[in-house]
Amino acid sequence: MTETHSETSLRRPVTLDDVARHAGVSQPTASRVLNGSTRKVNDAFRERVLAAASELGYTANLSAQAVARGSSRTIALVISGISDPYFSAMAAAIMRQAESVGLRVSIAVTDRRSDRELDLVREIRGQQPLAIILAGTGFLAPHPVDALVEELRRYEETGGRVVLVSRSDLPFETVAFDNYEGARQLARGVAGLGYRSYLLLGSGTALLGMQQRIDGFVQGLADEGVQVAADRIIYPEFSWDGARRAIESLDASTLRDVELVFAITDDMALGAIAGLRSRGLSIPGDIAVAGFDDITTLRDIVPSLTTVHVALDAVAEEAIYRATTDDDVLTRKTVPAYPVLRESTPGV
Amino acid sequence: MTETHSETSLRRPVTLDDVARHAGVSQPTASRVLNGSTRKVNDAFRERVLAAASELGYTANLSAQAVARGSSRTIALVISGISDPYFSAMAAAIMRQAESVGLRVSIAVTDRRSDRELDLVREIRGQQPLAIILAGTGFLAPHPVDALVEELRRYEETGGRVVLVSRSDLPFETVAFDNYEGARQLARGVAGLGYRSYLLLGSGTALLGMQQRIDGFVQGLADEGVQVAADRIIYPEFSWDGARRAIESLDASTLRDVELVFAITDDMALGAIAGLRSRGLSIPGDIAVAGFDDITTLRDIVPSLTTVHVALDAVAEEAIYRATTDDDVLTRKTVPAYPVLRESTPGV
DNA sequence: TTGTATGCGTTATCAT
DNA sequence: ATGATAACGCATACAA
Repeated sequence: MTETHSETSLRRPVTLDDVARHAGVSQPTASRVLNGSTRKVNDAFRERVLAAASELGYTANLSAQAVARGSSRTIALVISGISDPYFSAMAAAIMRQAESVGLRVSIAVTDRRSDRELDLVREIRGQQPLAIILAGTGFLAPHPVDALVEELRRYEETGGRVVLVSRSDLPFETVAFDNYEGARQLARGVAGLGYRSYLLLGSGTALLGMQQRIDGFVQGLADEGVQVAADRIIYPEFSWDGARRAIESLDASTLRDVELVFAITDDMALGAIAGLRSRGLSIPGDIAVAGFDDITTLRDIVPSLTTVHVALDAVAEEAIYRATTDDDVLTRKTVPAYPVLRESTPGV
Repeated sequence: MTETHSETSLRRPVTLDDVARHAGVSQPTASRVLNGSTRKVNDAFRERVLAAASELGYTANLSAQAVARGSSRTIALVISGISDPYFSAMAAAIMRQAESVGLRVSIAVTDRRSDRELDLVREIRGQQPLAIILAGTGFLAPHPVDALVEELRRYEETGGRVVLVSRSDLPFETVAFDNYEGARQLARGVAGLGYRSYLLLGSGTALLGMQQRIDGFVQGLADEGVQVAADRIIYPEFSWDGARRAIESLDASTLRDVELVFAITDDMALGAIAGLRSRGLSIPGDIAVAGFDDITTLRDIVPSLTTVHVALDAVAEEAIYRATTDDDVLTRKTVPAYPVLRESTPGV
């Protein structure tokens, strides 16, 4: 009674053997009713096993199952971070989708360090998941991918599937947003509001998807007969702070005739807004701003941000589909993205 | 050459046996050099094993290790969601801390449904983690905890540890923020700015920690000689939208003489701001607002929000410590929280 | 120090 | 339909 809690009867977990013995059946029989798929067990036995399991509080040892089966109903998600609202939304969508098809998901965070990503993939391989999903991440420095690719190839050779989401720096299946078309339509939309003079913020780190957003935006403007000079496309560090600093270090004359700033992500758009405000400019009074991603946690931003909405659920669904099907779908699937015009671009 | 990729030589994963054979040693020897703890292997053998492992691309099967060892270096984190910025920050902190002590962490999301929480805990028990951390979650309805408690007790009986973070609705170790003192100091701070007339937004769902924030705030005001009438403390639904609706349905006379609205979370504070703005009030011109949590992703909110900062890293550290130590630390540890005064409460 | 034998909890293959 | 028995990949007690 006076003994501390954790010292009370440290018994080992209840096993299938315990349940079988308690129910007076063989262990394989217990296995069949509790975890087996094809049901072919006498009802009388079945009930006794279930009763015993419930009474003893049995829970299947997932590790043992994985060893015996040679596979686990788990997919591994590798993501750059989970406190970032964009990636956490992506992770949430993938987890939701995975759960709906009865899959567990383990999350690993790279913190945007490529060496860490390699270590993680190596360790994940030891978990023997059904699939590894590498979700969009921009590394701060160009990274050597050879070792990573080799590791992933080895994983594939043993029956695992590798799916890339919103990134395409590796030679594996990718499901991505239609960055080009989304940005193009956005450009058309804002051009239709009368904006003629633009400043574009790309990514200092070379990232294919991000460049597509720039290219698409430029094309969209061209569609509407608007040209954007090369020096009006700048490539700051790929972050909120990078965008802010880029704006702050712009010379006044350049900024003066800019009507709208387009940043390749909402995050950078917000950094740009911070920079513009620190220079005494008001949004959207003095200058309009648009981003890309449509991060939901930005609903409280004033003015509400014009951006491109990406269908995270659709991407997640596609990713899980590819992670679980054996078909070879080598086509690079893109998921639609469409512009959402809000208060930050009221029109001229 | 024309065969599709996944069909090429679907060989099984490389096992310890393969490595041993390839290195010309016994399997236990390979085990000792690759995964064993106490090193007592001949250098010549050691190198051959390492070379073989590297050449074959060996990765330890974590499930098999878990089965053989009877435990895994994994902790399970149960959290209500990961797209919510508050919880994702909490999850990130816990993962970071866990990683720093060489622990894997598996995340399970409850979506604020208590039945799901029970299912998750049951399944997690099958993963045989070192500890289960249930991180702060407010359920939308009072939930029956008996089954959950029993499940967790069973888990403890087999040597597992249960740690609650920022919640205290279950009879287990809790590490929480000092909600009371944090709110109290915040109240003193804003009272010192001259505010005298308050509206407090609590939680419609009974949550101990949230009520402590109300109580602490009231006490802090009392410390400064400010009384708050009972009808100026309302308990809307515990969400952004709940706060917004509560503000919008307030009668104008009540709202007229309110100088500052305090909400028990930043999330609700933002909902309150949305509600106030929809009524044509400006923040902080017409009315000041303060929250609690200091969510980092709110840096782009204008005006910046006065709130109470909680030391997530300290909480995470404490939680991991409790998850990994065998001591019985039954005291309910609280981690400091301190007010941060910003633009949303400039003073009267 | 190294290898042999055994065990971990489960599933799968066989007889029965 | 059910129950022995052999895997699964790894760790460890024990023997050499």
